[in-house]
Amino acid sequence: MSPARTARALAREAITREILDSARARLSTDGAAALSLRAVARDVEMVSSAVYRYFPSRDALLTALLIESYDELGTAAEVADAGVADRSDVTARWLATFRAVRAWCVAHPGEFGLLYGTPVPGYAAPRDTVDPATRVVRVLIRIVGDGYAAGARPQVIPSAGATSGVASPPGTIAPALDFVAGHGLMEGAEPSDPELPETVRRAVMAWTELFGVISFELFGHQVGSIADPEAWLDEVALRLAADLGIRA
Amino acid sequence: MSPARTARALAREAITREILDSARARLSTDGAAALSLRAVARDVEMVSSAVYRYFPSRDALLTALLIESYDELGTAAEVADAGVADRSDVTARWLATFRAVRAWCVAHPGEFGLLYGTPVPGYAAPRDTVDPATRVVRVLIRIVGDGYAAGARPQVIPSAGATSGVASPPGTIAPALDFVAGHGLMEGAEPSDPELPETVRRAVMAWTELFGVISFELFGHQVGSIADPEAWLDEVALRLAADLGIRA
DNA sequence: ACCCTGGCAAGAGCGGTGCTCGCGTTTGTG
DNA sequence: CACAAACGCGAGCACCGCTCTTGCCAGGGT
Repeated sequence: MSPARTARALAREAITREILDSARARLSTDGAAALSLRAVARDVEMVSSAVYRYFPSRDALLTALLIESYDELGTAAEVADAGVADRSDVTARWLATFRAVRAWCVAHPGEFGLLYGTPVPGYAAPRDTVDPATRVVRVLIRIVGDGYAAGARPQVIPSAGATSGVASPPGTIAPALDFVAGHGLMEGAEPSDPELPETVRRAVMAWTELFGVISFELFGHQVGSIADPEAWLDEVALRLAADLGIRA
Repeated sequence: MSPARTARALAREAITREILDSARARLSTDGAAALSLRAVARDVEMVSSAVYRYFPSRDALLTALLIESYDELGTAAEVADAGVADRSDVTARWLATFRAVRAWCVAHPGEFGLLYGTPVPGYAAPRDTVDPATRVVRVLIRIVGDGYAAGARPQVIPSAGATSGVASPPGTIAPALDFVAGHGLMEGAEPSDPELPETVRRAVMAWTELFGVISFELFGHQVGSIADPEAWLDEVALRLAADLGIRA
């Protein structure tokens, strides 16, 4: 049954948890790049070398933090969307998701910096992190898809080459389309479906704007310009929904 | 009337330049947070303590890099906008500005990380940096303002409280409006002008999206989803212009 | 009930960091 | 010409991530 039956395994689990919590606390104060394994060791009252029994390197600890944080954020987005009873009210689902994502990021600025800030030099995130990292945008794609499936349409659909041949070649976001199809998002829609690219492009743009807003807020680019970040995000969410055409 | 007549002052200027260049080169490889004064000292073949004759601290060096980079980026944006001969072709000015900003950021990923990535822990940017930092968004505000002044209008103007009282209170971006008025952007428009808030709000949103796209590209959040970042930015720029209503 | 294997903490050591201080030298100026 | 300011150097302090070796002690096989 439970693989953690012995006292030894139980203690190991508890200490691992303690190390992760201390490391996440350190993220907020020192930043991801300066995450100090020694500082974490002091926090949990162990000698620095002892921590290496639990995480073979600082990079391994970073990876664990990365996956755990991406999962928390993704869960927050999914829970927020699922919490709207009226599934046809895409605007409410949209706003709830935006608010939940911002709320998590504001509550965990250190983790946000790790996820969406400057990459830690010398550290490359392993493949295990890309799936948790896409959970938020998947929620957005689903909401936009539901809205479009219900008949909503963007106000403006830029036609290819509308302005002197500057439109993107069709292959620009092809990998994203394959990803969406491969994950079974937007069931019934095939990669060749002309609706799919528009849905994905709009959702990816909104995803970018969402994290741009949060990034500017948390990284201090709004000081002196945005007085109320929370209200500003609401407004951005609603304007995006209107531009997307999914606003009720 | 060069103030650097003596050989000593000339040498000081040259060495200062050399230090700054080495530091900026290090930004791309090691990241801003790990910028090592000793490492740049080795690059310029000086003893670490000698560098302190030119920059009193690592933070001072960081500030110099910040201001220099913000100014370069701002100049790139201004030059790109000014380079469009037909001033009434706001779409061309818009696209040129977007492309120039991305081009600079892609060419200087280290500096971009310093400007828009995770803040360096323990370092707070002084006031001198906020004016250079706003040069890009000022260009965007001007273009949107020109477009609206010429009669263009957003397709959708969300009316306050259109969706169950979620609209932002009017004071949300009040500081930004004061800033625009104080800098004499959009001449003729007063803070009470109902056109001004819409212009600024749209420009700030576009500014956020622009840096969100670049941030995702440079920080590795597009791997596996966006095949052609350059084409993607073009598309985003044009879609934003269309949503803004300034597209020709 | 024994003993031995393996998880664990401790500590020394290596090379790196920001920064300070005292030294001798070079350079511009009164 | 002599004095003072600016300059480069090297040692040194306290910290960092990480490696390696040493010794302790609990668990499980016989």
